[in-house]
Amino acid sequence: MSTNSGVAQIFYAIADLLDLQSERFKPDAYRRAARSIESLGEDLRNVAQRGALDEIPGVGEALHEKIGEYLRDGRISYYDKLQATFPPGVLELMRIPGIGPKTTGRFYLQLQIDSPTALAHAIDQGRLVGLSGFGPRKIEKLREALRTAAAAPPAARTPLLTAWRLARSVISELSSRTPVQDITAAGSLRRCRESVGDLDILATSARPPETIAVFTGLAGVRSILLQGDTKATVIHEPGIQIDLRVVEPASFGAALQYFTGSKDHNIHLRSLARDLGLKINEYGVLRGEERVAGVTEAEVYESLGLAWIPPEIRENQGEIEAAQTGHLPTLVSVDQLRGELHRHLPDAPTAEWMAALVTDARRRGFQYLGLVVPAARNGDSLGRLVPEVRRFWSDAAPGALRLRLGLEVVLGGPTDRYDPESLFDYLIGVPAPGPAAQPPTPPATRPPRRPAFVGHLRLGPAGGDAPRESTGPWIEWCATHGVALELTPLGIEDGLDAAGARRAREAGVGLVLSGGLGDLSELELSVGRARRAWVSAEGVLNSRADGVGAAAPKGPKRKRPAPGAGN
DNA sequence: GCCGTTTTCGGCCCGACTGTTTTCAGTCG
Repeated sequence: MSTNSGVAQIFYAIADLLDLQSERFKPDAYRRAARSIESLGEDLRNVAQRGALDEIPGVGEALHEKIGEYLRDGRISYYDKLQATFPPGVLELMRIPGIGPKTTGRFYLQLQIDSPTALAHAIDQGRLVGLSGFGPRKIEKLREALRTAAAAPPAARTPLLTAWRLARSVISELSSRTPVQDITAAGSLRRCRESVGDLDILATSARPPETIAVFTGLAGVRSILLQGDTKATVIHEPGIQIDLRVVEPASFGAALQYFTGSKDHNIHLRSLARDLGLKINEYGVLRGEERVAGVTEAEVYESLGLAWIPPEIRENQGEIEAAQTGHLPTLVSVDQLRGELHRHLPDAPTAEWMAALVTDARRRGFQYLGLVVPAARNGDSLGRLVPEVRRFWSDAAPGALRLRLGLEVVLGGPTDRYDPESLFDYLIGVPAPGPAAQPPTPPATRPPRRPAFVGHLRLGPAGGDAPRESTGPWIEWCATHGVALELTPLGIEDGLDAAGARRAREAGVGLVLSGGLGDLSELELSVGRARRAWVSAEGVLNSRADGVGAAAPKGPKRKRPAPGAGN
């Protein structure tokens, strides 16, 4: 676990414990700070070294001190003290869906119930009967929730790519089977976080109840948690929670803004609104009774005197101030990509495969497509493959679309001696096999050509956050050698995550945005990660007309700017 | 516990849904 997640986890736990003590505002303060720290994109140790802990939104004097203690001692004594006031099972009790701090507190204080197991026993013994606020239905719900929690431990967050594919299929089902007008994913999926807790889908519909009913009846729905006229929540295979909300067209923009978050971004916006005598909710921006905005998101921001803020950077990390002063960055967008540079050739490519790919690439207005093979295929096989690929390519009638051929070489390994000059347009460096891949030291044994970029970094599991100490050496190596780094739909499992992309940008390292194994539409996720990192088209190799090749990527900056600079 | 270009004290986002209520509390996002 990284330092940042370590501190965030403790702050969340402190918040829960304070909730149990019926503290009114501290729990939210701890959670706000925890969320801030999680989305920081920089190691707390670095922040502390720069003396900038106070600049983290939600961290004041007291939390500054506690973070310092954690960095120094690896623990926070305030947390240890709080923990001692409740048996450990009590916190588990509070994590059961439907049981909040109030209920947990009553169970513990009135009935000495101190764990989920103890609660199950109490229900069996009928000890909840007669407790005010606990009728038969509620007791049955508790029993059910305990069973579910025991059977399936709390769902882990879902990696972005998995969530994105599921959202796409649900949206397509609802669009074809119910009278929806607008429908889109909101929440952390729209913000392109590395992992998604649950899916938020937002729609307008001519007949909302019908759309809700089709949704809760979808084939993959495992259970329905709640179902009303305008919203429903289900658990969908393989255990992902999906929320659907149906709103009026007049409120669609306000609802999209509201449900996209982040929470801290929204809280900041609402306090701006209050200062302007306005009120924001999911139905619109209101001045008294009058609705002054709500149809589009842009309108909502405009009513607060702000330019529209791209969803990927709505983290309350300075984007609102940037929008106020007209300093929002122009982020790279999917339609600025001129091509893809890392599309693997299948073992036995066919004319049909090539034709489909060319059609897809042309539809996207691409100017080039980089087809790639690993150098592990020996020279003879490459010698036969390449002419065949070129033949399929011209048969597919690519028009203005140019073919580029890339060769994957293992950095520091024997294959980077291979001379591909005659067959390939560029090299992709990949780390030697192994889990904790490190850049080659000393730097590669003079490859025939410098790789254009480094791909297939495997720094952690999808949806996780990479230990920052494993990303750092790669960014430095790439900065030193003038080599770019890759982002893919898989995130940290196969390239940089958004936090890594941000550090790469700050170090002057170029980025390559790739589509992975799925169809080209999945490029959207690599673009989204780059946008989260405040990257503009200039920092992206495949937004340039030449892509890679003749024009080498810009060399490293001599001095690494302070993190946070250049925003 | 944080925060402030009306504030260093007095605020702290807001609504849907549920189960239990006869007007609401708790939970959730």
